[in-house]
Amino acid sequence: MPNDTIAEVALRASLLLSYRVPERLHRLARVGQLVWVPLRRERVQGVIVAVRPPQPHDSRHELREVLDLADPEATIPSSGLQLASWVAQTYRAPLYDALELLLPPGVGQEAEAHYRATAAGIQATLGDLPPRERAILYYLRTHGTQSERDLRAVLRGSDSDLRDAYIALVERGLLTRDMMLSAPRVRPRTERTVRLAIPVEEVDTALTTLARAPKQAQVIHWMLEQDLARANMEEGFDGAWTTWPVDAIYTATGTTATLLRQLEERDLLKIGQREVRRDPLAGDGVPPDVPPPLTPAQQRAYTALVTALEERQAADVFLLHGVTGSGKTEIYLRVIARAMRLGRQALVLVPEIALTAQLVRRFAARFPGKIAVLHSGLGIGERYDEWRRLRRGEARLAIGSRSAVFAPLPDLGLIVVDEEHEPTYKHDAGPRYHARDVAIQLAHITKSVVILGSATPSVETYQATRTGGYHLLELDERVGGSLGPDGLHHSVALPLPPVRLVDMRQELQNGNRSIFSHALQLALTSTLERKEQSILFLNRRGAASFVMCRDCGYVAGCGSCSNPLTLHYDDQSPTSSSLICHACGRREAVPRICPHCLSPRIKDFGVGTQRVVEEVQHLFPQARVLRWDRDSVRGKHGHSQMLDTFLQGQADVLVGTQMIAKGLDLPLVALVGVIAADTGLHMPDFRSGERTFQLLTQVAGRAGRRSAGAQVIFQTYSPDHYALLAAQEHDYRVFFRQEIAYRRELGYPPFGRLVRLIYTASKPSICKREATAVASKIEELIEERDLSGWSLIGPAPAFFQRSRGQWRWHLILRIPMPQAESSSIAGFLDLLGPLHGWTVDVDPVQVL
DNA sequence: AGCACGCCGACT
DNA sequence: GTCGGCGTGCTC
Repeated sequence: MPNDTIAEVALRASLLLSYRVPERLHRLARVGQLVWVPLRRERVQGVIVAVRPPQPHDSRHELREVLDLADPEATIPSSGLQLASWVAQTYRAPLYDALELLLPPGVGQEAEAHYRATAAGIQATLGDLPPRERAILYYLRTHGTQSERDLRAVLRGSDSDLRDAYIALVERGLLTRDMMLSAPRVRPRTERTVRLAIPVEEVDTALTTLARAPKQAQVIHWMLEQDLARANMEEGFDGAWTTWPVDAIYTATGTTATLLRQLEERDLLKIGQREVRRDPLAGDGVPPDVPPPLTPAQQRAYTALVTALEERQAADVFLLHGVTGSGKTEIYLRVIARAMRLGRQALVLVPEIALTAQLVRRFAARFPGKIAVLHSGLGIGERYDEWRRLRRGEARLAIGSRSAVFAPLPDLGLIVVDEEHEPTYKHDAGPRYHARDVAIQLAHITKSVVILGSATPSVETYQATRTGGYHLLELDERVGGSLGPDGLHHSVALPLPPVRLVDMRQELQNGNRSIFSHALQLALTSTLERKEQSILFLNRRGAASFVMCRDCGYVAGCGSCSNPLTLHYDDQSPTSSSLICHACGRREAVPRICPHCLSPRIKDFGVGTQRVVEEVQHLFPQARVLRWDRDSVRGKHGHSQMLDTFLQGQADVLVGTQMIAKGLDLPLVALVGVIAADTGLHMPDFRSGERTFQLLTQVAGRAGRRSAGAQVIFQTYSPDHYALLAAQEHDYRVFFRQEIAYRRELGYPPFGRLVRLIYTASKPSICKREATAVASKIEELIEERDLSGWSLIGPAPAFFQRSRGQWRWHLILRIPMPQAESSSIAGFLDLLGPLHGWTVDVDPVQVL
């Protein structure tokens, strides 16, 4: 075996195994290639991470062979391999799981067990078998070979019971079990096409042969006419006939497939196939737009970014800190245009595409035909096509949610992370990566420029502009673009709207028990009178927060979660209502009497968006109210319909949850009211102050985006909290100074890194036992290795202690910054050994 | 002695 | 992740 090559292949579950590469695959089996390999009795996918000549120690055991390449398109470039290994190390995920993020959508496949009845099985007497085995055998007799997944869908019983039954049947010789591949989930979409196959000079002869076939002649005539028309318009005919999708011919000429086939037999037509793209933006028809002039502040930021882009010495990270409405998007657009002129591709990450449709449309308008959109809302086929357009370099701009950071961009030069502070950038399953941090790492690998954009940057990012080498670009003023009397665009600075804090304790003392303070009622009245729009913001869906018995204090809770149930009105029949668990979706009837003490004095407390709507309708019967939350948005286009309704002035008051806080450009809003500004402020999470400040600043920023005179009201029970006071002044720096002092004092990010370990089990006692055991092991290790400054919080039940019947306990490991490199964290966790049943979250975004 | 169950380590 | 080996502990 001197000619042999050995491939190191990364497989599921942290396996890194060596396989021989057979002769026929030598040329194709490169590093980064997705391959099929044998693993015990299975056939599984893996990624080649190294190719090397054989070494003496290989011969100690017989190496098995790489079976085949999976999709040859599924090759991860070297930059991708570097990125994947960084993700695997930083977030402590198996390498293969990180590599999978970089594969084309839909290629990851597993061979699945398939069962078939044997000849003996077909003849066997069903009555002799236990019921479950009887059902399985009967089904397979009547339906032939079935996959385990298909069987699971039609048969009753738990997976393990079914498994036992299959094994028993196979042992009895009544079934066979084979590992087979399910059909690949995606492939390029193709359409059938037709093209004339007649040389130009023979057209007349050809037509005469069709004298007795009028329908066929009609088709040929139609196609000829179209090409003639085209030739006239384009001044000259290049001799190539147009290739038509068959559908176009069917609709235009009313012909059929049979007729086209007859024409092909006469060699007058050529029927073919071509790949077509599934276009997620199809039907959105956006007119190309004209870039507005930049303000001096925008111009300064633009110049700094472009300079970095042109130098391309190393990665450069910029924080573009611009108040809401200061024109950050226009800067992105300009810098992207420049990157494209330099032959580079750009990547734009946005928090959530559904809520950012407006932004995507602006990009599509500026760069028609050059965009690829990537997010989880796309069909897998659409995603696959977009992926391929980027990989081939056809699309020059990728825009998408967090997973788009792994898109194939061979010419990457610029990355934009819009609203970089958004928690949605953190992935919450598999490798728990933070897309913003991955983007920065990707920039280091590809020497790209990164723009982190936000009106309310995360504390970590802002601190990095002071001590971490990020460049800070600031836009302190709103752009109020307006058309001057000379018909030209003028940029006028707009003031940020004044914010009033209303102390709700005071309101109660003054005898106002309404959910609206006096000030908010007045403001709503005058805004409605002026025919302007208002937004009322409340971070809770439903009607009321919970239902409680006034006599014994019983609170209706979810049977499988630790949440109280929330009261919801039924949207179809407003008089009826039910209780819903916001964690698991369980729905229950509203109790008439307390199930605990049988008192009838059981009623709802607190407010939700539905109650706010009800209240507005009660106080202002003439107002048109629109509710925008997860319950009122239906379907794929729900968000944009909602937005259009409001933008077209078909509603006066918009009541919504945080969905409406995020980056929407609502030009006519003159009043923003926050019903309860302190929701979430007192959560046991080190980011609760930051969250509250960000949310309030963003919500306040929805007001007065085109004209002065707008106002904002925060209703609160904590009017002295620094997060509220800073949001009131729209003053990020004031907030930052206080927040950073608190973080420094407690050693929280950015002064330390956190690793959160979560254990989930069906019983709290198991959680406690396991959490306590791991905690003492960690304490021992910290002491033993003399890791000064390392500390452990917990073991303790998580804030959301119980969810869907599962209990959760957690530990939080806090590591002081200079020592907190990913390698030392990984090293420490390795010492702990395998953490079975634990979820490890490095750099958690929230710890609830 | 015979068997169920759960833990542990290997998988190339 | 999944499988098989092996030890523990319970039952016949």
